Amino acid sequence: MGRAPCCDKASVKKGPWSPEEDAKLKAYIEENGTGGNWIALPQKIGLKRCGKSCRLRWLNYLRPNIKHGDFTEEEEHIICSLYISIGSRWSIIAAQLPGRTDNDIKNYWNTKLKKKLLGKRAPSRRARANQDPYLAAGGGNMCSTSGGGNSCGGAATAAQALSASALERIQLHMRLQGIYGGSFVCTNNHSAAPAPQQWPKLEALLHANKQLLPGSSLPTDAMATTVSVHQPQHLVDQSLGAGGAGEAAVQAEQLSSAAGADYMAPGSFERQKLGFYSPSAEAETAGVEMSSVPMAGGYGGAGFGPHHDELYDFLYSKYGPVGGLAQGGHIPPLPELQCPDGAAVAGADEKFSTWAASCDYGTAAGHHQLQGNSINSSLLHDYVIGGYDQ
DNA sequence: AAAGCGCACAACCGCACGATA
DNA sequence: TTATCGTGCGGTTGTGCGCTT
Repeated sequence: MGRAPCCDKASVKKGPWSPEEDAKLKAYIEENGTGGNWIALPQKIGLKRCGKSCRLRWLNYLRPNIKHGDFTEEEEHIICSLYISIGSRWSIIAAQLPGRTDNDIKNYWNTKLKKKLLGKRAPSRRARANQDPYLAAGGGNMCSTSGGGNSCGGAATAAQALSASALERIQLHMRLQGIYGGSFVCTNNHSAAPAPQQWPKLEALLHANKQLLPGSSLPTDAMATTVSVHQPQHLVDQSLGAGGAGEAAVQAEQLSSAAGADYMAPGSFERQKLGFYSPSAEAETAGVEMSSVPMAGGYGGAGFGPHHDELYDFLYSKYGPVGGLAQGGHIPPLPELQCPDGAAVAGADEKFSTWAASCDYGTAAGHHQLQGNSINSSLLHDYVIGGYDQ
């Protein structure tokens, strides 16, 4: 049963607000408040608008002390830091910037800041309509149809979107490190309190604003990162061994209990999506999962962790099986992954043109790192994307 | 000059969630 | 317990303007 619409769409006006409408709404709210009921408000003041539309207009434009116009550097920094840490939770980010609305910040990010910091051009809507064939086909070989299945289509899209966002955040972090200097390596502790150390710069900010953030705990990637991941039949078969669906199901069951993953029928499954800075317990979980399930293209063995997990999902969703050359894996060019500290090596603009034999999850003195290195062996140089301490 | 394109901003849409009857 | 309602949120779309070809 669908829910009733919030208003009669046929009789409400849509589109830009006129100055008269603005004046009516503003005058009424300033005098009477919203009355706690936005839906009823337009009728009260004789506006042919949906209540939601009134609310949005008030919050984003008419409300007192709304700032419009250019963002300051400090505001940009706060937006970047929070975006790296919590992603597109615009309302939370907006709460840290007095006078700015989530809509404003979202627009600013999408149209300016992202390009400025990541050097990307947001795809135009015309371009979007004629998207990357991989995406247009449902995420490479991830899924070929829409809807229907429990995790096909929408879930694959969601996973891809999340991974793309995750990569964007990796890139942003790398870029910021390049700008601000400092160590690439961040640590995280298992215990929830005190608040785990987060990305450099951000931590101080979060501590400073801790009391302003909603809820008692800081939002982190480790929270709210369960997503559906769809994998094609061949990969699931490959991953779970040659025993076919029956054996795969048994193995999946075992893996499920061992790794906390909720495997579903071959073709799609759900599992814990580990964040960039998962606590070590989650990393251990990832270790079990990753070491137990040989990756397509031959990646396997112990030692993979949440970063690899995240990156692998992204690479897989975009390019299909990813693996080392030795394992016959497909090595995609990744021009968007740019070396952040290029100055440290010859050829300042060196890129991660491959992850072959380089995207790995290493351990040194109890410190786990996801690192990549250049394919140019003469300039072999590790770039640590992130890490955590055990 | 005109069409195409990119950009920025405002507004809309649909979903999730909590409150409540 | 369940259906409904109101609100908040994030993603997406509409639209106008200026620039480029």
